[in-house]
Amino acid sequence: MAVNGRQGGRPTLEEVAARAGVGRGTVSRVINGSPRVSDRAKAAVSRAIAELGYVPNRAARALAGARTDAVALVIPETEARLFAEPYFLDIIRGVSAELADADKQLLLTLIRSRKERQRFEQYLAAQRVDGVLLVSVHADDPLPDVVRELSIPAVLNGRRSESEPVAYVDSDNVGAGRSAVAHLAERGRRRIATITGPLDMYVARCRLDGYRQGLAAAGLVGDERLVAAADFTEEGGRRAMRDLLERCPDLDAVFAASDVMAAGARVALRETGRRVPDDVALVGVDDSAVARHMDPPLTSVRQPIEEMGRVMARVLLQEIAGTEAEPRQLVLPTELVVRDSA
Amino acid sequence: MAVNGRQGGRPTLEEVAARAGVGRGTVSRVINGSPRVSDRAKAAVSRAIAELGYVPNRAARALAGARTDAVALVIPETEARLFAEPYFLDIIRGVSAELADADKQLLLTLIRSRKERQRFEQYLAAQRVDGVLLVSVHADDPLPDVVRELSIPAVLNGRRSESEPVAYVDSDNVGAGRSAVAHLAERGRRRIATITGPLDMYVARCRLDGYRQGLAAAGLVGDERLVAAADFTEEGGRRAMRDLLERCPDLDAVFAASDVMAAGARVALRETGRRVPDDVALVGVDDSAVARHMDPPLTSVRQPIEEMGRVMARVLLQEIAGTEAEPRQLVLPTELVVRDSA
DNA sequence: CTGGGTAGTGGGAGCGCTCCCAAACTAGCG
DNA sequence: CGCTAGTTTGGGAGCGCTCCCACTACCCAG
Repeated sequence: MAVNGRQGGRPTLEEVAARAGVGRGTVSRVINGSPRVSDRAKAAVSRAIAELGYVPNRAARALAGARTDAVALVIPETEARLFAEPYFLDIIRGVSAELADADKQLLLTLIRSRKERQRFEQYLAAQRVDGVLLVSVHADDPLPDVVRELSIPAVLNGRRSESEPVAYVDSDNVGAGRSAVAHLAERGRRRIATITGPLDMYVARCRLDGYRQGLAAAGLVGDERLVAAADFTEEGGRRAMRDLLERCPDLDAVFAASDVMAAGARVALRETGRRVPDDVALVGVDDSAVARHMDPPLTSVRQPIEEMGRVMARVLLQEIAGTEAEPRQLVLPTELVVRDSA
Repeated sequence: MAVNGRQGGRPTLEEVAARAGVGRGTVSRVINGSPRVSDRAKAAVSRAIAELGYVPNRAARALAGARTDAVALVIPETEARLFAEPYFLDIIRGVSAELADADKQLLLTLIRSRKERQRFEQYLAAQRVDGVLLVSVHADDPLPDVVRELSIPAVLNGRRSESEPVAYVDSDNVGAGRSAVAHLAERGRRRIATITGPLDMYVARCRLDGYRQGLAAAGLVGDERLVAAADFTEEGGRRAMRDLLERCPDLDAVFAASDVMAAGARVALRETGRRVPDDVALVGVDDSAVARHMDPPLTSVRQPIEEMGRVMARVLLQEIAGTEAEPRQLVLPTELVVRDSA
């Protein structure tokens, strides 16, 4: 038994028009919310639509109009393993919520190889999406430029440099470093080290800047030996922590630029018999599940990840619509979540 | 400067045909890999495609043919919070990899409200996807049946009951419980408790069954007081653990049906002064990040999550193609990962 | 040499929409 | 009461593809 309509075929716009006793154009206008329709016609069409259970065929729409009602969210897979993974899920959640409200499709694209990257670029060239959301782009990633050259609206999560030309939504990474250090200094820590992310990523450089600003604000002198670069992985955090302890056995606090690295640092601290927070205080970034489950639970700087997803989607939708009310480049605030590690 | 073609317009199949000196039909045949094309024509068309940088317009394809080359992955949002979240990311990863190989789109749909659910059903009715992947369906979820009624190919992750009619890919949850208990018994534990998931979920009942089978296999007598139901959340695990300790202070091991619940149990154990594993051994399920970061690191039963994603996608693609070589209902093995908690 | 294949091909007829132009109506004004 | 200006409407012309039918070559058996 077909749900409705004859022979299982979905009703078409033409059938709606026939039933409402109007022309195709009028039905189309009603569906697309054009103001140039009389109330009488609008009512008749609405009723016909309801009676027939009509749902517009998107393929036909995409072909006739020049839009697809779909947006791609692109995640370079190399990053996916590095970052705390729930990050992406939260971004997705935010994006999805916002797109659902606008009745747009979310197309998820993980790119993990040259081949897939190429395929995706082809895909873009084929005008298959109305816009693109790019997550965790490296400083040397050409993808945003490719997208721009095709003049497809795009919004980044994070930026590649201070003077990012493409629209982006970022969190206040400098502020994150600053507030972490401020907190540590407040608790009387004086020899505060940091474990950074890979310094070819702008986000990592920002957090390091914040760290330095925090030291300055607290009247502490910087010491380059207290800075160790890692790569956002747990193993990297562990190695960096070992190096730091070797170079500066007197350090009494560490600001790790991610929870995952903090977890690695925690291991190294335990291996060398340091207690947290008694001997060394520890602060991370992300406020992820890892932070809550560490022993002791990790003090961490929270980023509004889901919110970033929402905002990204909103900005993108505006770029697509051509109504750029909101600014195209946004930095969202972060917030220190104090637990037992510092 | 346009990338290629005149006036920035993407080249069409018609233009390819003109350039290759053949008809539209022939080009279409080449693109779709029909065998009924001479090598000469094939070569000419291939060259023309390369020269023009032609990429087929999917909307036109979808409209003309009756397929979309897109597959929806549906995640009911209520679950997203409960399950260890990286789970979904791993599923997505597997699905995405497999779909990319088949050059299909992945459409991600989070459903978090009645409204969104309804919208999605409409969407399905509009024949907007070739198939559907459903993750973490509750026993009473009607969605799989809706999909089947629309005769859209579908594959579930997990099943709703023993006699699931829809195609599914599941992991061996009974085996998971069994091997966890076997391990505990092997280490000399005698009073083994379990914290289950919500028993209206088949996965939870399976793990409980496995637990019972494990006890029997080890020659231990079951004791219903050693069974506490929870809901896959940390807080639930904690509460369940407290109840268990109150009822049976003499228990010496716990099998928690998820890592997250194990983490909750861990808290309750610490609160009551129990050491892990000395006083109480603990085993979880999922082998998630949480497990690795617990103190002590949690012994856990690993499910091949990404692999499940891959297999789901593969089965779905076969259902779509109509070539059902592989069985439609698969159960993948699990594996015990021994750490320090048991 | 003929008839009956069989590979290979071209192109008409749509798929269901949006765009847009011209027709049909309305109202307002001199 | 005719004329202009504005509003509302119908429907033709595509969008770029696939499907499929008809047609041409060519081959082989009779």
